Amino acid sequence: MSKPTINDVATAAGVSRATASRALAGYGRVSESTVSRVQSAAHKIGYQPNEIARSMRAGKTRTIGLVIIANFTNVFFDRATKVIVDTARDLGYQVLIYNTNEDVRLEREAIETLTQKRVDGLIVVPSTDEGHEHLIALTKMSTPLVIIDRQLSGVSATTITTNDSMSCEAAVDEAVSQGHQRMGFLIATPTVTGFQSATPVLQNSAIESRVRGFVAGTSKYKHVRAEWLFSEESPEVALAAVRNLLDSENAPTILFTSNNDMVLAALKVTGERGLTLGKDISLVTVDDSPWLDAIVPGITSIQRPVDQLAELAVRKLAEQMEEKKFVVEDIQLPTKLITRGSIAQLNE
Amino acid sequence: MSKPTINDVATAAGVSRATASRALAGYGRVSESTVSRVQSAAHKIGYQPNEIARSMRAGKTRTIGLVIIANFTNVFFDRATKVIVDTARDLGYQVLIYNTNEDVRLEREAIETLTQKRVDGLIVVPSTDEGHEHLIALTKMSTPLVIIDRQLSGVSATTITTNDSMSCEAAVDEAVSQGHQRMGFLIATPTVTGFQSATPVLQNSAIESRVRGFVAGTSKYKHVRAEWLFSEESPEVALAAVRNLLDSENAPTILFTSNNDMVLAALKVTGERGLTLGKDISLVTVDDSPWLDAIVPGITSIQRPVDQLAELAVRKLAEQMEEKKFVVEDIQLPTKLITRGSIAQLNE
DNA sequence: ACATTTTGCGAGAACGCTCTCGCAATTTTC
DNA sequence: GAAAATTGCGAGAGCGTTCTCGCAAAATGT
Repeated sequence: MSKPTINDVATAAGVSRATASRALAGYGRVSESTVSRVQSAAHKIGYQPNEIARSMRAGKTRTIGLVIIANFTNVFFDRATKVIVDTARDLGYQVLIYNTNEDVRLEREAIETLTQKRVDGLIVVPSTDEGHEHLIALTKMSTPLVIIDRQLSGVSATTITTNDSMSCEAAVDEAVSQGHQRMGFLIATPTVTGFQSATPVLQNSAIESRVRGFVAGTSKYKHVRAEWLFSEESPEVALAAVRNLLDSENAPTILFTSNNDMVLAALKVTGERGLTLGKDISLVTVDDSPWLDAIVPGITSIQRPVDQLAELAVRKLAEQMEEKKFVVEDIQLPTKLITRGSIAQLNE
Repeated sequence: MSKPTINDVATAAGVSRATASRALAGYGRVSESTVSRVQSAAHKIGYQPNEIARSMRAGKTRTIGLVIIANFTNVFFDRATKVIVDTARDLGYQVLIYNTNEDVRLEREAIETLTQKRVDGLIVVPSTDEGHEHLIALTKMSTPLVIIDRQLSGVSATTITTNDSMSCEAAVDEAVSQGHQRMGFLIATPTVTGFQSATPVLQNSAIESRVRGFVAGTSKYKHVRAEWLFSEESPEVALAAVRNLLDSENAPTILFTSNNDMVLAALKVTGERGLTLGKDISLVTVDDSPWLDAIVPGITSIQRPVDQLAELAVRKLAEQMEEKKFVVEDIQLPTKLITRGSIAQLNE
């Protein structure tokens, strides 16, 4: 009735369990004739090795846990997930995925569940900047861990992030060179759904890095006036915020948005107002996405090396898992400003 | 050194392993005093139950396998993944994810690996229409299985798809009512990377359903001329195909695209040609996406109930896994035509 | 022909857990 | 106060592997 075990293979082949195991795995000493006898017996009865039992015995599961944020439209994480899964497969690992919606409680739950399922290692996109004892606990137990997308103070684990500030500053430079002086920055601040009440500012290092870049850019130019807008990641709130900004007197001539959700909000509102992109209003966003290139005019964006980041995360994790050596690294991958037609030329 | 086991808890609490187990799980007969003693001991030494051992013993893993296609921009599958993961979590299951890139070989590998990891059930997006013995084998072994997005002939498993033809036909009706007579249909046909050489037509039921709807629509009207274009899902090929189509004499006034990749290709080319969407050229696509609504004009699209489909898939699977009863169902969820501004009004 | 090495294979333990069973101690019953 | 029932707990088996160890048979050496 149930799945055949290696015992069934053994009796079918007329050998002991130990011999069957050897014959199939091809390690110790078995005669060629028994090997083929066992193999055909295994094939015949449809034997599928029980990986759970193997994991039990071996103390390893060849499974890694992925704790990530699969929110709405954020291509970055979806793409990262794909690449992580594929790279892991290539390296012989499977991926147990867990979705925290920027919710620390879910993150804690994820870590706990995955730990209990005895994953060999974890790739985590941490949700907020505080309360990461559970991650620290992981490192204490020397569980292989790679943190991606956001830096965490106090957690000594390999961290891979993208250097957003670099390109953000470059984007401001570009805008200035096109004659823009009034700039609006639409920054998404993830709402904390955990215990502490939502604190309004900069929840994670990714956003912080972008803001830092924008600030570095604008502060270089005396005549540039920057308008900051920190908005929850809910569509309605973002929309209202952008409407407000565009309706103010001396409204910005260019908008910088911090992620895909915000650029959608910005686009929606400029559309409502009948503004033509790249002429009446300019736009730059972070995180490249195929549709940014398909529409007219294309939207200038800051491209983060998702694939590279994701693959690197898995490889670094694999190193930790296999060699048991702990080099805590802090890797920052460069970003790139992809110029398309969404920045209007204001110089006469 | 290694993780504490229940034996460690037992000795720390001064009881036997059996009692410790009972105290923690709260089943048999244990005195209250020992329960609290064991609990505090467990907490003190940081005991984390080993789910592998539990799975081994129980013969269940509370893990489901997800075999899906995580290709480029197809929001549908990404969104489905998220909802599946979340729903599974709510029901107490974790998700092992495997990505086949429309590659039957990877699909086979996925099924095998996941079976060996003894997942309790599987949700599968099958890659092509032929060679699905591995899925049939699953049903033979009565492994809980839910197939989503595509129907498969010969596999008797619960299947959940969306009724695309319905809305596709409605979309054609809408186009006709706006005065369109020359229509172009851009159908993506996934390239088969497996053994058999790429056969040029309709690899799966999802696409087939869309084509059927379009055909049903166009054939109702004598004066409507339909131009069909079957293109590989590679960007370059798609682009070239669309260019060809638009450059032909009597080029279509409206394009219908079968998925996100194709609508991007269509947009790109109409952009190159300087055609204004909703005026010089019209466009309708399948699978709704936030950006379709954000740009000007919005792109009319056929919305498939992803969330509903994904959640239903998990629930149906859970039923199978828990009640061990096998009702083979064939569920088709309705789609919806979301009208935005991308269909030009040609009637004077 | 006998001593030694090699070969092939089986017995059995261990991984960490749960659960059945049995037994002593306690409590209840009449 | 003796019989019966109940309670609390430990011993041990088993889930499916792998791997060490030992032993007989075969092959090799002198």
